[in-house]
Amino acid sequence: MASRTIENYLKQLWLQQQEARGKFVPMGKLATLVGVTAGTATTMVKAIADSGLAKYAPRAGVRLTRAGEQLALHVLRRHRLLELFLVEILGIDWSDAHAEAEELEHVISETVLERIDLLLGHPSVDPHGDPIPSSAGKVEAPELCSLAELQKGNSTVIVRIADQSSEFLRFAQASGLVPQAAVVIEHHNPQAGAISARPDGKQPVMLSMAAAAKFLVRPCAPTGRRKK
Amino acid sequence: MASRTIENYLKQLWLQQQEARGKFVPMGKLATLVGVTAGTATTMVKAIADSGLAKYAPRAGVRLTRAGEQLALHVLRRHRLLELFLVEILGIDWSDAHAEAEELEHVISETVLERIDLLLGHPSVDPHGDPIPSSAGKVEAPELCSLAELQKGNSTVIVRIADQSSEFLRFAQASGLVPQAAVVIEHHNPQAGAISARPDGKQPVMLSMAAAAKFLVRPCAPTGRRKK
DNA sequence: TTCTATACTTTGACTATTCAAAATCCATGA
DNA sequence: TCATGGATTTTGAATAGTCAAAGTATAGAA
Repeated sequence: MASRTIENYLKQLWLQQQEARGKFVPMGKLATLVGVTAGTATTMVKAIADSGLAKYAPRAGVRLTRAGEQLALHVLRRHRLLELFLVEILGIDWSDAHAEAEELEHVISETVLERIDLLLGHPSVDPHGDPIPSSAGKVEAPELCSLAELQKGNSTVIVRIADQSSEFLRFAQASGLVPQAAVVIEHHNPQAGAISARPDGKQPVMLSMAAAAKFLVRPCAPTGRRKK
Repeated sequence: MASRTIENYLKQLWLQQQEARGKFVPMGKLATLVGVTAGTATTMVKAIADSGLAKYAPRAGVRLTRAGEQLALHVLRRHRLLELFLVEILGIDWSDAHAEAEELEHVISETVLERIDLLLGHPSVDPHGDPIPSSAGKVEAPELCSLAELQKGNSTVIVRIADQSSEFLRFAQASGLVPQAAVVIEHHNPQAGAISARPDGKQPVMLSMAAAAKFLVRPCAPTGRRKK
């Protein structure tokens, strides 16, 4: 079994590969994601590559092999099921669940995990709307667009939040910008680099384009319009 | 914070000290409990003693300081609450809960632990009847006697099982000798070194004195007798 | 008192993971 | 073509925990 250190490297690698499909992840990037120095990342990656979980190209970066991806997805499954469990069953704060799950994901047994999965009714997404890989290591990754891509007057539903930091999640929750929430774009000013979004039944929220891009929504290009 | 390794040493030390109150725990004993060689135990104990959590007397053994006891009790609280949680909430098998909790006890946060405590209704004993230390690090340790000390015809109630091994627990469960179960001593033969105990509504079970000693009961010396 | 079995301690070595700092590579712009 | 700067790799060293094997202490037996 992979050590918890290696599990972390694999998980971060997988997440990063989603951003830039198929590309090699540069060492510096991986190092900051895992929270170690670049030298450490190089050493570990070489070891991981030796065990067949990744392909390492010096000065180019790393990429997971199929075996590495599978392992990463198992870790991610544990992580996301735990997050949902912590929020739903234990009532842990949404913004803290990520950090808690980060620890638990490396020690939870398969037995306990399947119990949790059962208790939650075999859920397909975690509290941030991120898909939970199946126990066979499959994830469905629907194409989504973000709040930043919508026009004034568009209405949509948030399905996913692409930032796990507790500060951002606290802000999102306080604003009412949570998964399942319906929102309307009230203003859209590309020149100013900001939009204003109004969650159903809440005050409008100002968002920079960078912040807006973290809210993934559906439908992407709404056909049904609604008066603003 | 103490590492998970040190937490394990402290926990085993505390448990062992309960057996022989106040005495120093010999190195060999500690080593087997923790599952390392004697040399390793000596090295670790010296480090633990240096950090003020235990007193180490070369060739005599170790004893926890007050600070060490407190830390040990916090670990034990985590362990026992987790065991109960695994059994009650997740439906994990009684006999497996111990091993699962063994891992989780070192990574669970205070926040999650208090949630679990709340969810379980601030329980006072774990699934084996072992008392759960309070968050302030207090345990009440009632004087109990064992099935081995009772006479033929005595009836009593099992309150605690002093063996965490899953084999023994599986046997106990299969026989009906679980906490809260009422039992009657049907035969008692010190010469043969065995007794026969009948759990309410079950078949009588043969027990060696060693096995019988693992079932702690109340009342100790029943005043109310009952026909056999 | 002396010997010895047994438990305990010491020593040297190994693995996994990490960092800091020095060395190296390489795309870029002059 | 050549010097640079930034990213990357290498190197040397440190920490935590572990084992095997060699050395040591001591309670009893003789």
